[in-house]
Amino acid sequence: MSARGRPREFDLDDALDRALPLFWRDGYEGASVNEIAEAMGVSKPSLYAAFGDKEALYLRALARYGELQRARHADILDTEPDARRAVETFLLSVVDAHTDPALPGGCMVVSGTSTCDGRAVPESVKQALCEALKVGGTAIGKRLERARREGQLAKGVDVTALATYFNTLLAGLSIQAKGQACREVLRGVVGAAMGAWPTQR
Amino acid sequence: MSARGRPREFDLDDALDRALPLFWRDGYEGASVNEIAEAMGVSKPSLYAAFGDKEALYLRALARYGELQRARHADILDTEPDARRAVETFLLSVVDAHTDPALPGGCMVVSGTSTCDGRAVPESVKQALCEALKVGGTAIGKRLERARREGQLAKGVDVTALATYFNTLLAGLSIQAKGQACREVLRGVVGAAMGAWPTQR
DNA sequence: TACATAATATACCATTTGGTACAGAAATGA
DNA sequence: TCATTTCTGTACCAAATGGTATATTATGTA
Repeated sequence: MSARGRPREFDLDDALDRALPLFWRDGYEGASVNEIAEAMGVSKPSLYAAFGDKEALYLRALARYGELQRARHADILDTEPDARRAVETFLLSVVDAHTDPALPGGCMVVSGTSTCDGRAVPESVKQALCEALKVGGTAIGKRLERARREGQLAKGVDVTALATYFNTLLAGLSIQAKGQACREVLRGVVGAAMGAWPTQR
Repeated sequence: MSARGRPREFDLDDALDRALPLFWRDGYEGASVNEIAEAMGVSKPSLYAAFGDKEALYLRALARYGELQRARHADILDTEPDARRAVETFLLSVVDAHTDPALPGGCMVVSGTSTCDGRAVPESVKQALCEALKVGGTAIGKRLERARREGQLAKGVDVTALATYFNTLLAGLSIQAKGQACREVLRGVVGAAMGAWPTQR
């Protein structure tokens, strides 16, 4: 029942996890297949046999990145019962991730979006990035709708606009993290940003 | 009194203005010297003789970009007497620029910062981008300090944090513009973001 | 006119890019 | 055992990268 020919000598998911930080840090064009293969500890033909081409590899790495982010931040929004605190804690959690010295700085999606107009960037990558750029906003939007149902937000509040606002702020925080802003400063930004939470009146 | 040898057959500033949108759209690594020379209508050796190398050319283009942005948006902050309206109008003006179909999308500095970790990006470029990333914040910060002097902001307000907040939002708006967000949506984001303006009490 | 200076165009350089041809090696099924 | 299948490493490909050697052309100065 196992595969027919010679078995692969490396783990696919493991290899993907080694490719991820390179795409994360350097973007689609900036990360070269040679260095990725080296980071994987795998020869280039093996890489191509396993993943297809650079485009497919990037898309898988991007999907993997999404999983990791969801695993790290998703339940914060759901767990905290107070909506405002939930959003603020979520933003602070992302700030911590963006400034984690053990990770490439900032958000892979935000960094990738900045260079998705490049000549060598396939259309599929561009579209995937544009889609991924919205997931934070939809996650926050769902939490805001729940808050409105639970009476924590006034009925007149434009939930979509507010969610897009927070998502836009997240993108800005990623850029600031890339631009060497330190964690405390970004925490202060989150504090100021929460001032935009609609007042209950 | 004129130059000694054969005169240059193209205008330096004009050539720079033709290089600018390429660096703006594709970043330092993404824009190739070949296509820049072609856009300039100039042979590559002439380009190198005039500007030195890619690094020097990018730094000049970045400085030129700064001039253009200042010329386009700077006096908005000073002209409008009401500080809150001044900042909001400023943000909206930048949104218009980021979504101007006649220009590359977003902000050159923000886009450049996303890729400044690339191997081929010189340290000088990285530093210049990190510096340039702050200018919006300092401009807003000065306006906020004036507002506090004029009693439009409470004395207790952390002006620096608030300015950094608005600057972070600007970076996020640039990313959203690159990610195909339309102008109306970004205007809505600005509206929501202004909710963070400190209440006078 | 002649020299020095500087810009020009062609043609080239080494290096790196994404991607692959090919031959050998390791597994399964018969 | 033997053929089939599939992975692995070496060595390579054409194209593009940033940058330049060289020879020529156009100017100002003497």
